[in-house]
Amino acid sequence: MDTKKPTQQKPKSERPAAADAKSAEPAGGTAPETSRSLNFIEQIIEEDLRTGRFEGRVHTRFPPEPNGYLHIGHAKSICLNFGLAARYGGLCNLRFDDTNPSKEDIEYVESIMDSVRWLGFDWGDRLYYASDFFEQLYEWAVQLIRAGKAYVCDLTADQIREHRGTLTAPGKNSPYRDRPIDENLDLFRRMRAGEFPDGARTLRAKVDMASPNLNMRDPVLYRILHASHHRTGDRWCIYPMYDFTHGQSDSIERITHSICTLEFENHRPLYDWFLDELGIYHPQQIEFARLNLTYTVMSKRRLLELVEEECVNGWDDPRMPTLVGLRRRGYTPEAIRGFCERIGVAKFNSVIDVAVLENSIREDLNRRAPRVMAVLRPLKLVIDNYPEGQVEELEAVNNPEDPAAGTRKVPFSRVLYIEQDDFREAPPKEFFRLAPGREVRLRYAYLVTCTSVVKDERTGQIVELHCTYDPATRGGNTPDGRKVKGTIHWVAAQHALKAEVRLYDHLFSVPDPSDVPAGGDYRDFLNPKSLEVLSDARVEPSLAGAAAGSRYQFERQGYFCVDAVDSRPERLVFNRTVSLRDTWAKIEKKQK
RNA sequence: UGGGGAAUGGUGUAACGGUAGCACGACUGGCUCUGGACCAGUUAGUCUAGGUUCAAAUCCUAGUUCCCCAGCCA
Repeated sequence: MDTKKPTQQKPKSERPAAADAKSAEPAGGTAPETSRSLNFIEQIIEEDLRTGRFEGRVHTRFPPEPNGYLHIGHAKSICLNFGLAARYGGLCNLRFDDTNPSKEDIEYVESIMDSVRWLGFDWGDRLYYASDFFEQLYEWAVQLIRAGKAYVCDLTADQIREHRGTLTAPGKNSPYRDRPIDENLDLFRRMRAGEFPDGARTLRAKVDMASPNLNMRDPVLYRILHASHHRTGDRWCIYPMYDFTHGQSDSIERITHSICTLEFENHRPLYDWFLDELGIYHPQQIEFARLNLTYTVMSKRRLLELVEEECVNGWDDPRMPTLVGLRRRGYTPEAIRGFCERIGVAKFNSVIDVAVLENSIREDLNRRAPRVMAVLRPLKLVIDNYPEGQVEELEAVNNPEDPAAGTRKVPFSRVLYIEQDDFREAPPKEFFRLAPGREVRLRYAYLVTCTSVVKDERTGQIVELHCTYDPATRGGNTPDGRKVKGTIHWVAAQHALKAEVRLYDHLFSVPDPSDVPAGGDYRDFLNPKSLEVLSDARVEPSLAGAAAGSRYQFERQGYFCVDAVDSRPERLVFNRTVSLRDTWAKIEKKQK
C-alpha cells in the first residue's frame, strides 16, 4: 500500500473495550427484558430460540475482508452482530474473509481489529481467518468432484462469460462439464501443485446453466492465482472464491445467524447448495440493508480513491466516514453505538440524515465534555476603566450538566479577546451581542458596555474595541436585577494560549454525491470548504497540557478534541467534532 | 422483457386484524450567565386500485415504483 497510514492513537480518555457493552446486555444472557420493540432479525432469533432451533444458541460473526479501513457502515454491522450476541447471551466471532490476496493487506487486518476494539467489542479468543480453512475448503472441493458436482473447466474468463447467458437467456454448458471424475481430480491436484499459469483453468460447481439465478450457473469455486497471501504466504496458488468460502466458514464456526447485507440475498441459494451437497452444519443467513449517510460516500472503493488521490489526508482524515476518521474527529464509541441503535435495521435501502449522527455525538458530549472558553477569531477588547496590570481569578463551571465536574479559575484582565462574530457595528434585528453603546455579559466575569471602535485607517477593518465595565457585576451577576440579553465568551490576552483550530464540515456539498449527472463524477461534489484552518485562535490557560484526544466544549461554539496526530504541548491543535446548535445562525439566515 | 428483494410523515424506524407511536429535522413558546442544554407544544405518514372483515399499515388479488444479480471481486 502506498497510501498514508493513519496514526495509531490511544487517547487515555477511552474506556477499555466491552466494559460498557452493558447497555445492550442483560447480565444473565437469557431472554432480554424488552421494553423496546424487536427488529426483524431479533424476531427471527427469538422464534428460533422458542422452537429450539440451534439448541438455543446464538452465535454471530463480523466477517470483513481486510482490503480497506472500516467505516461507519461497518459499525452498523459490528453493533448488530456483537449486540445480538450480547443481548441473547451468545457469542460473536471476528473473521477475516481473506480469499483474495491481491487486494488484501496486513495493514488492514490490524486497523480493523483496532477499530472493533475501539468501538467497544471483544471477540475473546474467537479470531478466525478464512485462510485458516483453506485446507478444509480444498478437501470439500475434492468431495464435490468425487460426487460429480464439480469439474475443472478450461474456458477462459471471456468464454465463461459468453457461456453464462444473460439475465433473460439461459447459459450454455461448458464443453468440459462432463470431464471424467478422475481427470477432474488429477487436474485439480495439478492446479494446486502450480502446474498451470494464472487463469488457465478453474474449478466450477456443476449446478444448472439454465437457472434464473445467475449465481447458480456453474459458479467458479477456485481460480489460479500465483500471488502471495498476507497470511499463507506462497503455500497456495489456487484460491477459493468468496462464495465457496463464506458459507462453509460460517458452518465451521457453528454460526447460527449469519447476518449480511442485501446484495447477498441472491447468493443464499448457492450457499445452501454447498452446505447441503457437502452435508455439513447449516447456519441461517439473514440479509439487512447497508447504511447510507447524507453528504458522504460509503463504498470502500471510493474511500480508497479519496485517499489515493489525496482528496483527503489519509484514511483517518477527520472528514472521512471511516472509524479512524471519526475517532480522530472526536467521536466517541458510545456516540457511534448510540447512533447504530437509533437508526434501526431493516431490509429497505435507506439514507440516514447525517444530522442523526451529529445529534448522537452532541448528546454524548453534552453530558461529559468539560466546558472551556476559546476564541476562534480574536478581536481585541480593552476595558478602559479596569486597572492596568490587575488580574482576577474568576470562577467558572466545568460542566453544568454534571455538578461533580466542579469549577475552575479563569484569569481576567484589562485586555481581552472576544469573538469577531460577537460584535457588530450595525447590529441587525435580534442580534443581542456587543455593538456600540450596548452592554453584554462577559461570561463568569463582568458586564461591559462598548464605548468606541478602533479601525485600521487603510482597510476600515475593526481592530480593537473599547469598553467600560461595571465593577458591581463581578462574576457576571447583576445585583440590581438588570437583564442582559447577551452573554459572550472571552479569554484574557495576557494569559491565553495560542492554538490552531480546524473546522470541519461535510466532505461533500450535496446530500447524495453518488447521484451524478451523465459525464459527471462524485468528486465534482467535494466540498471546497470541508476544512477551514484557523491558526490564530486563543484558548483559556487551563487547556495547557491537554491530552491528545481529549474532548471539550468550547462554549457557545461546539465540541472540539485535541488532535492526536499534530497537536504539540507548545502548540495545541484542536479538531471541531461538531458545532453546537446555532439558533442565531438560523435567524440570521432567515433574515437574508 | 428472467430471478431475488423492498415500499409507513421531510429522513429513519415501530405497530404482527382493534387509538398509526418513537427518534432526527422543521416550526412555536417557556426557561437560561452557553442564541447550548432542558421543558412544553405544532406540523406531517400507511405506494395505487379493488376485495375479505364489525374493523386492514397488517389478510387476498391486480398493478406501480425502487434496489440487487450477467467478476476467475467481496
